[in-house]
Amino acid sequence: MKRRSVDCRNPDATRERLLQAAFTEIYKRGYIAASVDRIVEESGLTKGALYHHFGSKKGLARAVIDSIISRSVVDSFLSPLGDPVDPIDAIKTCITTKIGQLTPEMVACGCPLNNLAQELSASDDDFREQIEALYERWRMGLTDVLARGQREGSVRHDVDAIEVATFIVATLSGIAGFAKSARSVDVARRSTKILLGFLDTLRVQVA
Amino acid sequence: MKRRSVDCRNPDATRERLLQAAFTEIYKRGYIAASVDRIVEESGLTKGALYHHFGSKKGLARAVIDSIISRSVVDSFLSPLGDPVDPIDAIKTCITTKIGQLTPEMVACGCPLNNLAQELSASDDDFREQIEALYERWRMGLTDVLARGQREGSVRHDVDAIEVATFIVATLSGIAGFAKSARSVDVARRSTKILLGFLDTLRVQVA
Amino acid sequence: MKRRSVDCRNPDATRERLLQAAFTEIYKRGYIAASVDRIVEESGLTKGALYHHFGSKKGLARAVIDSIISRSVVDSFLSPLGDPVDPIDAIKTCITTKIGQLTPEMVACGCPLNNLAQELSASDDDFREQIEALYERWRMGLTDVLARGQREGSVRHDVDAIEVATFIVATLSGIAGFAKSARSVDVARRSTKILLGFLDTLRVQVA
Amino acid sequence: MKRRSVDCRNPDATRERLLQAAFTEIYKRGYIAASVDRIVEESGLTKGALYHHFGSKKGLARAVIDSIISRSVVDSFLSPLGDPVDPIDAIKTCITTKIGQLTPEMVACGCPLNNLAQELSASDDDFREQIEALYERWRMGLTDVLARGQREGSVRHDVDAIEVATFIVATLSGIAGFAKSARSVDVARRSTKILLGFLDTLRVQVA
DNA sequence: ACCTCCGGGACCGCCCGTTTCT
DNA sequence: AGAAACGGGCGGTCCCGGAGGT
Repeated sequence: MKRRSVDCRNPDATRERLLQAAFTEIYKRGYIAASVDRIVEESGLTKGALYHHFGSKKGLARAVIDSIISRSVVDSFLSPLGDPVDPIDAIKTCITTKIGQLTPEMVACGCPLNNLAQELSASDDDFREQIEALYERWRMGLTDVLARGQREGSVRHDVDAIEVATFIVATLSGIAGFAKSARSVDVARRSTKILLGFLDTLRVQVA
Repeated sequence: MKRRSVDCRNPDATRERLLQAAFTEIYKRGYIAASVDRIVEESGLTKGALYHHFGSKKGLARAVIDSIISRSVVDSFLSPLGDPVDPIDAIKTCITTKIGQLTPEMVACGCPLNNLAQELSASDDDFREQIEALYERWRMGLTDVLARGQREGSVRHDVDAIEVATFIVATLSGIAGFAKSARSVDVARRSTKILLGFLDTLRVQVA
Repeated sequence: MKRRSVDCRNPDATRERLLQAAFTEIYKRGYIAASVDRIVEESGLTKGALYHHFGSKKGLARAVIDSIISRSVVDSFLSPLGDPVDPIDAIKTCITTKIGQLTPEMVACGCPLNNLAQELSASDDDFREQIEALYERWRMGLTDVLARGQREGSVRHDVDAIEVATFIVATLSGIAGFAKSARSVDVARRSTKILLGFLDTLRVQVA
Repeated sequence: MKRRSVDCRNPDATRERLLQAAFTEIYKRGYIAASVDRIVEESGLTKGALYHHFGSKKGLARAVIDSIISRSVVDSFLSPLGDPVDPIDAIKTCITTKIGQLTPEMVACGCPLNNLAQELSASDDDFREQIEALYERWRMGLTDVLARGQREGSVRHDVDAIEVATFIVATLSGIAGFAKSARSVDVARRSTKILLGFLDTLRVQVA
């Protein structure tokens, strides 16, 4: 009969195509406004396949968070922190790298994780806990590297690493959201500059 | 025949009740998930009244932003800045006052303005411009008071007032959003503490 | 625009048309297999009207039971019992009248009340209680008339009126169901003959 | 790879497990509401197995009737009639035995055969004929034993054995259905008592 | 013999907005 | 100004069956 998949009988590829189409649709329209009909159409598959792999729209979205979005957070903000460079520099590099990659389209769509967090945290506890867990990983990554800086003597000891890590994540999310409303890359860059300046105040002052 | 309003033929009261019901519904569920049927039910009125006054769901939501949400921003973050006290202190007072009033329920629901901004900015330009205009007023209020501080000599001249104002608004929004995901008043308070500390670094150092 | 109803803006007629179309569809296919799409199509109306008047498929079906089916039970088996004739004769007349009206189509479709009772009683308590209440009215009607016969001396005192009434209703339902399976009017008539004979054994023997 | 059956490659056991799971699901929900997905899940097997053995949902249900339900009718109502005791007593014993075994759960779910008969007879001729054939066996079993009673002189000759047999089956089905709606074992017992009394009137009166 | 994967369709719910009428 | 009836349509869920593979 009809075979719409490139090569049928390839569950992993099917899953991945659904995930990608779902990510795009959800990113563009938000979770609630996203349509599974559009997702399956975009993916070139059918509702049967979607239901088989993910069980529901919610299951699909959760899988998107767990795979695509999670991976993006790790790649951009956690993996780079492993390098044995100066902690403050490492954090600043993560941020400037990300800011440097911003396109107007990306700014207009905002941060995928923050979008879902704001849309769903208040009304769905399953989503909230999943998102919170991802934020927690991010926060802990920053906390660890700041604590390392304190042990190594490059970061002031009178700051609470956890509080600062939380502040960084919150501020980055806020900047992403604010720049989305303003539809302005420039706003993002200039706000980030302030954040980077703040990060420098965390360093131990060398006489 | 039936009269469901306490006092019929009172356009202003009708408008107000619809606005309040709409604000609550939208605050709880977000704009897209909000149902006009539930709004009219909650308000005790009917769709006829709603569409007579606001024309559409979108018109209703825009009126909510223009009246209820706008008023709340002005009352909490703009009016207090008019007092002729030290600018940094004035800003800090706004923030600590707001933080002090936070209940767990409010934290769990987030900032109404930020919620709508994140949900709608990417997909609807009318909403985005309206929300951006409100953010702009907020930002300008902060910019003005910071500039006054610079003229009066209490705020450092090597900072860009607009950039800092933007940063403050973005960070406050980010903290509200992050605390919502974490469902934690404590997270909000501790992140805010960092922000307040940052504000102190803007002061001109005396001796 | 389009006006599909004969005369629009007539809520009672709209309700009635939906009820009739729903009764027919449910009678032919059963509740679960009945399609609301077919019902609205058959009625010439739309889902909006259906949802407005009945709220759900279940609400529609319950309204069908409460109005159409209930009325049919009352008209065929309760109202005639009010006549001040001999109770046993009255009951027998009800039954023979109904049997006489049977067409092959009616036999093939069964008793609307019994159909719903068998399909839904086990899985939905709301339906079950509603159906049971209707059966109870029927049963009580028979019980009352038998008790009157006992007071008047035409019915034996050594029978329990309630038990016999229950037996009659159960047997009539059973005959309707069995004739439906057999698709045979003759089976219905011959089984009914036995029931009528049984009813005669309830009379007080006149020397 | 995965083998979900305890012992794979055992066609008969596979068949039997599917039949049992299907019987349970259909008994609980009715044929149309029964889900083949749930059946395969309950059975611990997969759709591949189901469609291999039965070809379709309908084929599965027909197999359920032919094996499980059919067996239950034969065991409860036909086999016991073979004993060379008094025919009326034999029939009464069948009935009282069955009634004695009734649990509230069984009453609430009704008679499996009657359930399917009422649900499907009107809309599917294949099912109807299959069910009718089973009823016919039951009816013939009763007819035969009544006729034997007439030959042996214990049953009155002025009754039509077939008509009475039909009446008995119809009444038993009706009682089962009625008790299901009423969710009452007591209703079943008391109605049955009337039926048993009626059976006694079929005996030849001994001076 | 059995299983995963997937197709395509139909289901009911509910949506927002308009029309008609009081 | 407001109340109620109603129009179309799209939403996600879930269904049964079959094709390809082990």
